[in-house]
Amino acid sequence: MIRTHKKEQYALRAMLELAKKSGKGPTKISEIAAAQAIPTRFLEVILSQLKASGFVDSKRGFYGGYYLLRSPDKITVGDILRFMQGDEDPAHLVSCRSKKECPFNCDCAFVPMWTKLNKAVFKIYDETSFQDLLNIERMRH
Amino acid sequence: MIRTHKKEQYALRAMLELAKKSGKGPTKISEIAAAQAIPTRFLEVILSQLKASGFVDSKRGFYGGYYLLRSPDKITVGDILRFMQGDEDPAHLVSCRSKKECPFNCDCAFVPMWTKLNKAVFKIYDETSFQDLLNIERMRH
DNA sequence: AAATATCTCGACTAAAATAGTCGAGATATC
DNA sequence: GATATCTCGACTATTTTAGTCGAGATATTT
Repeated sequence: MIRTHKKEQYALRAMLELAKKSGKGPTKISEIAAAQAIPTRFLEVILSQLKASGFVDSKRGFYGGYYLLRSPDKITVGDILRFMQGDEDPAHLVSCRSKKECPFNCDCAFVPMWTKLNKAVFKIYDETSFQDLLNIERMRH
Repeated sequence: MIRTHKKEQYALRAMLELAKKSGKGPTKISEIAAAQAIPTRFLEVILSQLKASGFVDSKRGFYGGYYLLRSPDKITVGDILRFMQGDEDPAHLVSCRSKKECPFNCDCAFVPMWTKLNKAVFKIYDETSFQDLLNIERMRH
């Protein structure tokens, strides 16, 4: 009913992998792909998109790869998902995407519910930093 | 990123329409379709699916149509969405749908977040009855 | 009983979104 | 200069969602 796309999950997992290597220089796409079970060439697309977010940067050549531009506690899941979703109206992320499409001009009995939902969902996303995720992973293993 | 499908929205809107007519005998598919701007033949499919939920029933013939089997305050959005989504694992509605698909066997750092998300989302769905929606609509007009 | 209105059922098609691939070029290091 | 890596844009494949259709069953009216 409601689900995240693979592309978004790959983006999150790639960021987690970069968070793990944070401060250790660039990580190659191929390494990230292997570690996180992501199709390499698809990951190329995703990471090069993510550069525009300002959270990661890259370097070419022999010791090239991707790396974070901020520490993992300064980047949240919300940051990444908001960015990955691009140009859609950020006020209508869950349903009733645009007034044009909606036969009721987004003015129906369901609107308050969708609004609440959006807030609840993004509250959770925004409260989850990649440092939090790293901590969870460390606690488990 | 996260959004409900049209089919689910149609199902909710159809239920809202039936809630409006609750206690007034069956409502025809064509009427519901017109009132809620839903393609008629698609709505046929949706309503006949919804019969299996136990919340609505139907009658054929001249005075036929669909009607609710409970009062609108006894049916929630959660009831309908949970049903419409069918056979998927209800514990993994948002992400990491099945352990088979997940390369990490649904045991990764993100799981707690997805779990929280599910709970938050369904809390809202389950707290919204069709009576609530009717009340909202009446307040507005 | 015949005519008509409505739901019913399953298969079918169309459209859109997502997922993934590819080749050739740019840049950095050895 | 050779090699490893990211870069860019276009391309294709796959899956999911959305929507349609015709023929049959049932209920009401006349």
